[in-house]
Amino acid sequence: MPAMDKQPHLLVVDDDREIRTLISQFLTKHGYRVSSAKDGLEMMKVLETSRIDLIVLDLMMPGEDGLALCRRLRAQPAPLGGIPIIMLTAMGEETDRIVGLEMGADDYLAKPFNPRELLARAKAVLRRSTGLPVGGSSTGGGQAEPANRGLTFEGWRLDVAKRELWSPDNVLVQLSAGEFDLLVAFAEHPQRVLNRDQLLDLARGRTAMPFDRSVDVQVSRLRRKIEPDAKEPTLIKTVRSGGYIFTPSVTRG
Amino acid sequence: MPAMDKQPHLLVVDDDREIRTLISQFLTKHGYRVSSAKDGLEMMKVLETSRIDLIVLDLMMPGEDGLALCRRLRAQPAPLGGIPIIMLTAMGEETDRIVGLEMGADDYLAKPFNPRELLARAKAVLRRSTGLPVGGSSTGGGQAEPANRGLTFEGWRLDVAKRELWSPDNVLVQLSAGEFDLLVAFAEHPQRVLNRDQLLDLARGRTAMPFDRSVDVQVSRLRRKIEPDAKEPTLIKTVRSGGYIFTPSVTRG
DNA sequence: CGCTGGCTGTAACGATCCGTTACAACTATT
DNA sequence: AATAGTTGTAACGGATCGTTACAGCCAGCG
Repeated sequence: MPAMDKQPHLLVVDDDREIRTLISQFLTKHGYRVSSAKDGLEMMKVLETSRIDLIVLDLMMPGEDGLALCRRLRAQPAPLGGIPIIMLTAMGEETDRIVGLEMGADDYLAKPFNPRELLARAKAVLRRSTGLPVGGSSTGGGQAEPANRGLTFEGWRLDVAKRELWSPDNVLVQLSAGEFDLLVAFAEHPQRVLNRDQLLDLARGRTAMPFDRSVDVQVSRLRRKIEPDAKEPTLIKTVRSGGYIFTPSVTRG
Repeated sequence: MPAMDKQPHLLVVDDDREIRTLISQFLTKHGYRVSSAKDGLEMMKVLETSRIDLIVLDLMMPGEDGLALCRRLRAQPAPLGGIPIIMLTAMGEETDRIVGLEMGADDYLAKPFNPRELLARAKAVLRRSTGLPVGGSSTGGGQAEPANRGLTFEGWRLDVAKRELWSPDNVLVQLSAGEFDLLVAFAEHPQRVLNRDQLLDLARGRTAMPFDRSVDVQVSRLRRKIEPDAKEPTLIKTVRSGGYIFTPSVTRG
């Protein structure tokens, strides 16, 4: 198998539960992994613990509407700010489109819409964002995002672009691809308990099977390389029946 | 033309009224003067009465399409023939892009596109066209292509036009055609994981067969020529189960 | 025509990585 | 202390990757 594309993880944000499940089921049936959220709060919650590839966002919502959410998202640093967005608009509103696109959405769709249409747009946007944009990412617009450069914690430096980890005494530490992805997942969500499902999603883009212990083993291997004393972990702590927590405070750049 | 402190005047040519007004309003909102035309006839009318700085031209149009218009424009004498053109193409048409650029377009953009992207391209093209002495560059002779100039990274210089690679200590490195194309693919998409399908598509224009390992071998051969230590790659890193990533930051020109 | 040399795809082998399993150690509850 | 649930890690084996070897292809040339 050359490169098994892990199926993209979409997030549907709509206040109408019916529409939400309708879209979710349809997209799931077509091979995507789908989460959903009923408002901005839920959306942020999901975004904080899952690696989302595309957001389908309703424009009109009570409370903070899609436009505001879109704007807020785009203001976020690299991992979040770059997520492609398809905006769902009430039909016929020409200005919606303009404003929506201006806000940084990658595409829009007028309600009511044909699900197949959504599927096609999603495919197109994903293709552009992960496939072959000429310069940078689809919406990131300009050049290399400085926020993507690296993460530092407790003297360690994690260069995400170069996929390198430098120890406090400036030694390049060899990590396997899996160990590196896991550490990035941790460092991008510090000081919060992450369960095994979330870690698997963030680091591998897959969901856990029953009796899946792979995270534990990978954590063990990672600890051996970055913990001063693997018997007494200080960076990655175990939370019994909860998962793991990355304790240092992390700064970007 | 001396420096113009006036707002640049753009011309949008598209048969779809909706798209036309969408683009026009967006560009207007960002400080440009915008005219629009629904076909070649209208376009010519505008060109005869306004000094247009940049044309945004749809490729697919009923009647005389964008390609033909582009060719005809380029054949015009100095004032008209030199106007920069950004071509809008239906997405996914790799050949459109090539043909479009070959026809003398200065840049292209795949539909559906993010207006911000168009804005960025427009700015870039305008900067180039007003910065350089416009002169009487002929159609094919104009280099125009943004990526054609060259790419530099970590002291290396990749001259795409001459198909030459110069090492940091200014030695011409011999690459085979395949190695060169692969390196260009990498350098045009730095700091992002590219899987084998994408690399094959970008460098060879074909899709992967099952058990296709040709990319691996080509990467290996390329590493031997550009990595200081092929055992410890720093430029082209492997991402297990993901593909490869080109780590340096690349600058054009 | 065949010979030659360069390029590229495929096969094969060894090395590394990682998911799984098994079991020991640990924790909380009774 | 006994028990059940949870976690850490060694070990095994399948999957993935780097590299070499080799064969097919093509262009140039005699």
